[in-house]
Amino acid sequence: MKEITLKQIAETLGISVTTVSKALKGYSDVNEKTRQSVLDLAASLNYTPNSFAVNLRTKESKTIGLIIPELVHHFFSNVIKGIIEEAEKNGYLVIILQSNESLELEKKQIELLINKRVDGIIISLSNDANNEIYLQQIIQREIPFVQFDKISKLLPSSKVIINDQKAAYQAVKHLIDKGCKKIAHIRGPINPQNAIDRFLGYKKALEDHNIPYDSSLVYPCKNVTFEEGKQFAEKILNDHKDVDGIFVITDLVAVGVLAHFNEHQIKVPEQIKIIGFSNWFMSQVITPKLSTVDQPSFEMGEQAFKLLLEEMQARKDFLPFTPRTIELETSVIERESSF
Amino acid sequence: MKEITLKQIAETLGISVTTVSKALKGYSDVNEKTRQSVLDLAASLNYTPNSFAVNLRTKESKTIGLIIPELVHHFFSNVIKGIIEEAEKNGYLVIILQSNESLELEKKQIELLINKRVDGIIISLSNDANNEIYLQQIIQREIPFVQFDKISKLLPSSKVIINDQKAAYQAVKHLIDKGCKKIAHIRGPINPQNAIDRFLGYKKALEDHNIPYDSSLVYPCKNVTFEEGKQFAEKILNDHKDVDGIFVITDLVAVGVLAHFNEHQIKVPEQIKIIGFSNWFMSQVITPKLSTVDQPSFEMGEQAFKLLLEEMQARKDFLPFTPRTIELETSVIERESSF
DNA sequence: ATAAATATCGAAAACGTTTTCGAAATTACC
DNA sequence: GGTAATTTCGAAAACGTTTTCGATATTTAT
Repeated sequence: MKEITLKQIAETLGISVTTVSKALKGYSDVNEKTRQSVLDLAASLNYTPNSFAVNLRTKESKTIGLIIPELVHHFFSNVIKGIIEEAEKNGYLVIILQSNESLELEKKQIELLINKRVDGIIISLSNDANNEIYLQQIIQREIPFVQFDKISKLLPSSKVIINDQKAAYQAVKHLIDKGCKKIAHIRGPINPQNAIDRFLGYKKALEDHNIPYDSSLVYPCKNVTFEEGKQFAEKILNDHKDVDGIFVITDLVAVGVLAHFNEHQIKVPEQIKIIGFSNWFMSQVITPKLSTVDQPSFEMGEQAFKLLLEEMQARKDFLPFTPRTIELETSVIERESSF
Repeated sequence: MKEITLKQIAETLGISVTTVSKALKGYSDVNEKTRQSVLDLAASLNYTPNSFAVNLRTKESKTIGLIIPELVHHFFSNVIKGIIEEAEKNGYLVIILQSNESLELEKKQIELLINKRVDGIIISLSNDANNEIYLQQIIQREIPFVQFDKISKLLPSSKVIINDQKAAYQAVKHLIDKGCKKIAHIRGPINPQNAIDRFLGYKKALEDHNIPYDSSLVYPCKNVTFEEGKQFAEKILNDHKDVDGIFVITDLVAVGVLAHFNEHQIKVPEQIKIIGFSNWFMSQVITPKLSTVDQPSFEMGEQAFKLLLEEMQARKDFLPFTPRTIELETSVIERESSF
């Protein structure tokens, strides 16, 4: 059960390791006959190059690292799927780590990946991360690097994002078009850029349609959970009897809101209309079906890898590389919760 | 921006590479003073060993491979989370691949992982896989190997499973206890062991409670989707007017059944009671809330890695290793759909 | 004092591959 | 026939680490 090496093939064939290597890699300076014999023997022995040695020699591992805040999450698992598939097509494997929204872990994991010498890193930041030094380090070390979804604008890297502000604007405009006059917003945590942008889109939509902005109508999530949705639903009902629309940071929370309203016989959409964000699968199976903003998650993953690949290629060829940002389109999906 | 190596440290300190390496690895045959100076310099230079070289030298990569049929899946993403966290605790990283239920891909991916020389492989098989030769190859090559959930019983490896037959039995018994007399079963595809076992559990529960088994009440899924649930719901209503209970292979499909019933004013649970399997998150947020069988997915991931670690350790120490099978407990969760 | 034990170091081999460069052998050309 | 061009090969270095083993130098025991 010994591993097959170039040396063994060379010895049985009575030629040098160099020639064996060249034959396998299709170099032109090896006789057709010897090449055939090498190829045949290699195939019959089921030879595969020792990737540890190849890595050391070529200084690349054909492996990339991916850090996300949470794995069990409809949006993120779709992005992951996009990244993995695109990576596999191009001969790369993907190591996945999840930060659990912890800055500390995120930092450790980046160092882990750097020490593993992955060829590139794709990341969606945890809520509190921004322009941290351990992130800058990735760029200083010239490791190909792409951010997606939850990004730090300050960090000069390639990015794949949606226009959160515009998407939120459209969602709120949709509620306004449906007749809502007093719209609450359950927003994400204070820090992440996309929570901020969605909030700004909400505000702008109100202003553009002559609805006064009222900060007491904005409820910030801490953990962005189903339970928080239920709690805020109750709170909104207590605070403002006349709210007739809610724009929620993400579907998971919106489903919590719906659950509370269902339990307390609040009619959706008659009494209050609701729109979520991200188009989670469950949104189309609950009652009433949840209106939402569709976000191309799988495609986001594909694009993220493609950008990373561009940068990895450029680095290998010692070409200059300028980070690019790709902005993907979103669309409002109207369902029962905002009829 | 050059990489720091042992050689550089050795040269600046005027000592040999050997001593530097020993100092960093805590060998006893290096003077306390020299050790300190090495440690200091290494720290100030931010030295990290080149993992490519370490891999080559130690013949291990501290990386494992994981192959699953589908990433965007509540059960699987929880298992993955369990595996990744447990692996990280023990200094291992995880490469994830998804087979998309394709035998062809699964085969390719296993070869990919073997060529990458991962230290071990964890797999949940695609539906059609069984005792394929490329799976046996893993064992022949003595690569530590654990199967979970969708396993091949014939393959002599460690396994983490639930007792699908028993769990299904309990689910169906629950429906019987609630008064169901004619229970249909939407089962999984023909091949995978757990679909077979759940079917057998269904059959046995009927027999033990003097309900005649009727094969026309069993509907096999092809792709195990939401849409199939809707289609089978319609079919069941057409075929058997008096069905009063349905045991569904998994929650996703059961939610499809519920959706169809909701649209056609079939009262659940009054007219027909439903129980699913796996306790997907969405089951507790739909109307009516879906009864189901809880399956400890995160724990399954943890245990799978622990088993793999056992085997990896044993191999490293040239100890004999006998595969183990861990069976985790399940429990029926009663919700509105079977009141 | 000498012999024996211990402490400290480094040369060298090894892991398996890739690539450069020059040598040898063959062919082509005039 | 001799020279030049082309084919075909392999020695050797390199990637960076780990570990064995022997060589000094130092200390302890007698």
